[in-house]
Amino acid sequence: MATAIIKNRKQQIHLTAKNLFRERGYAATSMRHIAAELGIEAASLYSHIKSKEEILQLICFELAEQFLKSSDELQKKKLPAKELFKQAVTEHIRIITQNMDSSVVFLHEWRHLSEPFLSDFKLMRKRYENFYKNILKAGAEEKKFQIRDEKLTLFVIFSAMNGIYEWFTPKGKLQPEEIAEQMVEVFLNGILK
Amino acid sequence: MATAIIKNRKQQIHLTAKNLFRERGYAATSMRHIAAELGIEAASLYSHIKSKEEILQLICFELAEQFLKSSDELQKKKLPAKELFKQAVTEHIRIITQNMDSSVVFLHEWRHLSEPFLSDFKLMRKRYENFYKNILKAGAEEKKFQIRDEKLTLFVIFSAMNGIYEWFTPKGKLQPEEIAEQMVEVFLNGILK
DNA sequence: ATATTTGCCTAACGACCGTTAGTTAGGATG
DNA sequence: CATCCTAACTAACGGTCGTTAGGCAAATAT
Repeated sequence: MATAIIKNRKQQIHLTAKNLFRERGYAATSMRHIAAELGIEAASLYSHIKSKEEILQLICFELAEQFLKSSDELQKKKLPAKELFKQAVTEHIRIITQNMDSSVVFLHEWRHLSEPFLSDFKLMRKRYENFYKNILKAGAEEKKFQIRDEKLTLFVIFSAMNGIYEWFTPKGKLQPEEIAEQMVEVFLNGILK
Repeated sequence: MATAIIKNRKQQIHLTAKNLFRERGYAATSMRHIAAELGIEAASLYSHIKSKEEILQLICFELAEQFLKSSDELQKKKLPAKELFKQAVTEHIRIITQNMDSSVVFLHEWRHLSEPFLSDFKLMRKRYENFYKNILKAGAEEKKFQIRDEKLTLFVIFSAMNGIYEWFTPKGKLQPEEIAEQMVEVFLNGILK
């Protein structure tokens, strides 16, 4: 079937784009560059995709949906705050480490989205942040967490998790599950003996 | 004196560039855009600066030197690990919050530097990371810190500090000193009650 | 066997890129 | 007053950008 070939090529394009967008940034990556990586001409890309930005949109929203989906599923479990927190961090880190290229693009290149996609994206991110904010709130109400400034704490946690791409290598000795476990340990108990 | 006017204009250009590089990224910011912000033509910028990259170099290395200078001065103090750690975090956060635009460029746009500047920059960053790594090492030797994976811990701390630009506003209620204090508290003791 | 679809090609579009050359008005300096 | 210097200008350079149009050969469908 022909559709299979097309789909494959489309996937190849997205994969290559993800990789280049991550390495050089969206703005500094040209269609000719993506094409060259695949051994074809830039114009040929347009048999498979609509535009450069469409690729960016797909990357950003695909990942946003993964984050939101996993948070929705965790919500349903009705766990105590501490346990929910552990599982949320583990899930977030799983998604990031399983989608390294996409994650970097998701984190830093979303600003090149045009409207209305930009606004939609920001909204989804806000929703996801609120999921975490509510975990912190619940933990404080359960008298399990001690939080002086909610926003600060929230962003310490997000920044640490989202910064994983700076040092993680899939072939290193530290695997996602253990990263999650150790990060949770730092977040909950700190590094003091 | 004429030099004063030149210097001023040069500073204006750098200031505008910092701001635009932060907001749109280096690659997506054109010389014409910088010029327009100042009400002049793109070609006129070249009376004051050598090239677009020169601006980026100045931003990146200026900040790198600030970080290294502050770490050198802290080294000299011969403090116990925990106290050194506190002061290092406070200094880092002071520099970041005092140079918000530069910081974002420093953190994300350095990859557009050409050689040999790129290699120089990476070396300086490595030196600074080692300063922090040694604090963690010292703390572990003093049996004050409990660190399972040094690299993970290091990057949790760096990511949290460097992510401040995502939420900090100079006019907000949380000021640099207090951010530092609260972050140190999270790093050392975590959020568990 | 014929007709259609696919995946690529070449050529080109107008727009914008960083940068250089040469000029000019106006203020500072002698 | 004559000279120099500055900071801007206009014009233009070669190049690259994302994208479109139209064609062509091979694969697929009828």
